Parts: sequence; C-alpha cells; structure tokens
Amino acid sequence: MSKDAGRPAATPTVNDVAREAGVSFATAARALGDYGYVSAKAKEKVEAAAAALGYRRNDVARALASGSTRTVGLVVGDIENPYFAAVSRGVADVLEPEGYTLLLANSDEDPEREARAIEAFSTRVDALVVAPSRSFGEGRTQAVGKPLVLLDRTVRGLDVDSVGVDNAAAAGRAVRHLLELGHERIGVVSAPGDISSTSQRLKGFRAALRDAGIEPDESLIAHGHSGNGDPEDAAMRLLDRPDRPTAVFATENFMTSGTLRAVRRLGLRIPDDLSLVAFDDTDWLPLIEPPITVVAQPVVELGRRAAGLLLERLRGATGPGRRVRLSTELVVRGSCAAPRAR
Amino acid sequence: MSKDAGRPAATPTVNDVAREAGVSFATAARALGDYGYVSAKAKEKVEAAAAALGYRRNDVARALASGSTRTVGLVVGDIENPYFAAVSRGVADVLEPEGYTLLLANSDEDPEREARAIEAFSTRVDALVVAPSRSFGEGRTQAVGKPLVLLDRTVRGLDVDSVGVDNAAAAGRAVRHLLELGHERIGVVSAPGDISSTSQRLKGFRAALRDAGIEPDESLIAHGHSGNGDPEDAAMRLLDRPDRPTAVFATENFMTSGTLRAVRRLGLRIPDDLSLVAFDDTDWLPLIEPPITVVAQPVVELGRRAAGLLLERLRGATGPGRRVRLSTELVVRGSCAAPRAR
DNA sequence: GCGCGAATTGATACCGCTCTCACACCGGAA
DNA sequence: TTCCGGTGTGAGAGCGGTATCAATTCGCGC
Repeated sequence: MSKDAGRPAATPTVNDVAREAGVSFATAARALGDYGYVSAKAKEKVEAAAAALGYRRNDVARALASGSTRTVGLVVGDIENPYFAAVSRGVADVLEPEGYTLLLANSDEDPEREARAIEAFSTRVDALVVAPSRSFGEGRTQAVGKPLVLLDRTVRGLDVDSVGVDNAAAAGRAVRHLLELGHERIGVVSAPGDISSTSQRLKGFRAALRDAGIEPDESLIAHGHSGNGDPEDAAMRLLDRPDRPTAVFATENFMTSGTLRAVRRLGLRIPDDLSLVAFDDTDWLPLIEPPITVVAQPVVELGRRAAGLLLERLRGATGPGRRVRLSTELVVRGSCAAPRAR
Repeated sequence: MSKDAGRPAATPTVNDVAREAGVSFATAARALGDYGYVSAKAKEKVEAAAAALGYRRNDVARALASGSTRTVGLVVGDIENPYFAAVSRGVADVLEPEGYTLLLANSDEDPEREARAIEAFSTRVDALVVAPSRSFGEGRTQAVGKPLVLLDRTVRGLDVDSVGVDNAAAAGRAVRHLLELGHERIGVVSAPGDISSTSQRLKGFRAALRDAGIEPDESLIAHGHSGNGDPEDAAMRLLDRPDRPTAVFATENFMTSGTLRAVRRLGLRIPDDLSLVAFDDTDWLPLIEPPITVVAQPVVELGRRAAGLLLERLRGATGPGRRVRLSTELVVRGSCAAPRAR
C-alpha cells in the first residue's frame, strides 16, 4: 500500500488531495474550501498535498454545488465602441477585487443576438449588466431572475437598477452651446432612435431648440446604424445639400466619426463651414484639427457604479430599482464657432 | 393527485419537466438534451412541459457532467485598445455560431492580473486565447492543459498555436517607407520592449536602418507604458530636443495617440516638421489632419484565425503548435514627406 | 405465430464540490 | 464525576445535468 503507482494523470480532485494528505474527503474539502472547522495541522497537511499534486479547484463543480458562479455577465452593444470598452473596464475594476469574473458578450445591437447572449448567461452568471436594445422585453429579465443593472439605456415599465446620465439634459447643453453661438439651423447625425438613450438625446435636442424659440426641423435629423459606412452616409445625406445646417450634433461615437468622414469627403472646414458638437469623448477627438467639442460622460465611473449596484444586490439588498444618474461635462474645444453669414 | 399545489417556485429542473410531462427523468433528459433515443411523441410532451414550466438548461450542471463548458476565454492586454477590441470581435464571430460563449478578461498588461485571469479561467473554459505578457511562463499554460492560442505575441520555448503578423517585416516596411523619402534620423515611440511583438518591431526597425547603411541610434528609441499620459511623455522626450528626429515610427495605438498629443503640444507640423508612420490602423487615424500613414494588421481576421485554430484543437486535432502569420499592409496616407533641409 | 434486432424507456452511477449531520473528543462548570 | 458547549472529523446527501446499461416494447420477415 505504500507504493501506489498510477496516480490520476488528469487534474486532481479533492479526493486525490485527501488521500495524499491522509485525511478524509470532508476534511480536505473544508481545508481547500476554507469553511467549517479544520485544525491547523490538518489544513497544513492538506495544503501541502494540494501543492504537491497541483490541485486547482473546479469552479464549475463549485458553482453547481454552491449555487453561485462568482461571475457577472456584461452584454454590450458593440465592444468596439470606446464607450462600452471603457464601461467594461469600470465594471471589471470593481468586480475583480471582489473575486468576481467578468463575462462579456456582444449583442451587435441586434435584439436576437442580445436574447441569445442573455439566455446563454442566464445559468452561468450571478448577475447581469445589460445595455438593452430596442426590443429588450420584460420577459427576458423576469426569466433570468437575477440581479440586473441596465446600462446607458432604460426600458419602460421595468423596475430595475440602472446607470447612466441625463441624456436629454446633456444633449440640451450641447445644443445650447451651438445656439449661444448663433446657430439656428442645427442638424443631428443620430444613432437609431429606438434606443432609449438616443431618443432622450433627440428629445433634449428638440427641447433646447424650442426653448430658444426655434421649431425643430425633423428633416435635419439623419439616422445611421453603427455598422460600417452607415453613419457616414447618414451624415452625407444631411450635409451634401445646398441648405445644409450650419452646425451638427452627433449623438454617439460612431456618428461622430461618420460625420467627420463626410465632412472630409465634402471638403468642409470645421468650424468655418460647419460647427460640430459630439456626444461622448474619446482619446482621439482632441487630436482632430480642430479638436472636437464634446459632451463627455464619466464612462469608467458608470461601469464602476453599475458594478457597485450589482454587488449590493448580490449581497442581498432588496427594494425598488434605483436610478443612478451621473453628470456630464461639456468640454469646449475648437469645433464650434459662430455661423458664417450666408 | 390531480390538484398538486406548490409547484417549485425556483427555476425548474429536468425532474420537474419529467413529472409534468409524465415521463421518466431519463427520457426528459434525453429529449431536452437532444441525445439518445426518444420517440417523437415523448419528445413533444416533454417540450410542451418544458415550455409550460419555463425550463432552461443549467449550463453549469451540464458542464460538470459533460466535462465541456462550451466556453472560450480571451485574455487581452487592454480592452480599450482598438486592436484587442477588434480581435475579440473576430474571435466571437467564429465561436458564437459554433455554440461557444466568449469570456473576456483584462490583464492590463500586468503579469499578476494575467495569472489570476488564466487561473480563474482554467476550470471554466474549454480553451484559451491569450495575448501573453512579458513574464508569461510555461508553468501557466502547462497547468492549464487546455487548447491555447497565443495572440499577437509569442513565448520562447513554448510550442503552442499562435496567431499574429510578421512584426519585424511589417515594421521594416514602415521604416523603409521613411528611408525612401530620405529620412535618416528616425525615432521610435515604443511600447515596453519586453513584449515580444514590440521587440520584433524594434528589431525590424533596426534591421531596416542597417540595410540602408545607417547605424541605429538607441537614444532615438523612447519607451512608454500604455497608461495615461505615459506615451505622451515618452514622445516628448524624443521630440522636445534640438536634434530631434525628422521622422517617427510609433509601434502601437497608444504610442501613436501619445505621439500626436506631443506633436500638438510642441506645435510641430506633420509632415513638414515631422513624418509619422504608425503601427496599427484605427477608425480615426484617417481623420487626423493630415491623415496618418500606417502599417495595418488584419485585426478581425487575426481573431477569426485564432478561433479557428482553437476550434480544430477542440475537435481533437493534435500535433505541434502552428504559427499563423497574416500579412500586413502599408497604408500610405498623408503623414510622411521628405525631410526638410535643416 | 415466433424470433430477433432496433427502438424506447427507466434506473442509476457519476462529475467535483458544498453543506448538513452525527459522532468523538476535550476542558471547564456544576 | 457528570453535563455541556465548542472543536475537529467523517459520512453522505444533494446540485442538475450526462451517459451507460438493462429491461421492455415494437416491427417485420419467415
């Protein structure tokens, strides 16, 4: 019995460790899992055996037995959007020190892929952060039955935690900046309007105009999808016409770069021929000539707060959904000027 | 018995479905799991019951029992780097249709966080894609014992699949572009040299100079970390001196934007005062004035290929590690010109 | 009508871990 | 000495699936 050849070649289990350490399975499990009563001596033996065998805990089994995966899922619209990339960093920053792992899924702003992602997550995560698409229904979330935080967007009639900014107010601030410079014909290059954050921004845009006594001209609102080229086309529709607006508000990262591409293609000069305010700041917007004026969201902080809310729920907090609304900042750079006399 | 109150409130299991459908557990499991023999009638009953109860398969349990998680882990250096964002999209594009879920972890280019991420993944994924940090050791991967694909970088002495580009050749091409324009004092703003892809790019840089009969001047190579501000400082060190180079090669996204910030701060004009070639293309580099000339990697395709290799291994392919080297493209835009006479 | 392989079904042994129990032991209070 | 609460340990029952195997039923050729 002293010479037992043929140790299990595969990854060792608690059982193997127990045998090696000369204790019962239960004791080994306690030592390894760090719960219950274990004498210092036993713990030491077990740990030595574990090290010798190269034991590593099987998280899948642990999750099944304990009912907790120590994992959080994040469903974003598009990871290539710097907004989401930054948010995901914020989420991970808070979650990782707590021992949680972040799972990420791209919905590509496609409700069907979103549904699949949530479905796939439903049994393998403890909680979810979702940037909900247009058709994000209650059905989905109820089915999940786990802590959920909505990111950036909200869903009518859904009483869950959410994190974002006051999109209408932020957009209004951007537009007011243009109005104050004297612009009256202001166009918008917008993401699809069925996303709640976008529709709020449009609402803020219209409200700001009305407050200034200007009736919003819906024909000056061009919509593009975030796919390749589409935002540029939308911007072209808006700018390649004789009565083009003197200023443009771009509602989101991809719309901003699309607008800039169109501007370049048309040979327009900013801010002489066209003023531009963008929603969302990025690394590179200050590097454009002239640097672009933006309404900046505290992106990383948004992620942190989302993770914070989740953590509270995971720790048992109950109660109605909370709305965290962080404030935005108008960063004035060089892309806006008074409109030229026609 | 016809009236059974108190159905399980929690998410139903196969057992609940079986009871509801009036079949045995085994049959329900087969119908739900889509394996073995099940009569059409039984399957129908089970599916109806599952729908009625709102059954959803528990992936954790399935993973434990089957030994496969249908999940792949991706460890990137920094998700905010467009390079990694694009690669992750490529990986997901290939994996998702195959029924795999993508897990993502940020290492922040920190060996310790990388180790933790891999550790956390080791038991919950079927395979890994890793952009290895400097100190990525064999120990780590052997311990994992699962299909592994190295991304962008390689590790000496590690015989595993890897995907990337010929960094030395690509860098050489960029530098030659500058040489052909007549530059002789060429500087580099570089990421840390202990990352293999970066060191290869530096190697290519030096080789190209030597081929042109120029002895590389190490003092013209400035290193920055990808953290905030650091790349800009590195670029400042290089550019804010009387004998500054007439051209700069930026080895990576963050180095490129850092260089541009420094250029702007110093009031230099591109390409009059300084020519610039960057490694890696992004959405916005064409929008800079002048648009930046780059060596572009097929980023999404790199991710796809990595996923492809993984899939083959997951299907049982064996054999020595394969190296996939995709080709890069020099995209000449407007940021390079002949050096001005001093 | 009988025989035999294929189709179908049920029972049950795991997967590797968590967690509840029962039991043994120990020292101090009664 | 007896009783008792706190420690330490081992047994064993799940968690919710997958997979194997034996038992039963079905269909069809002869």
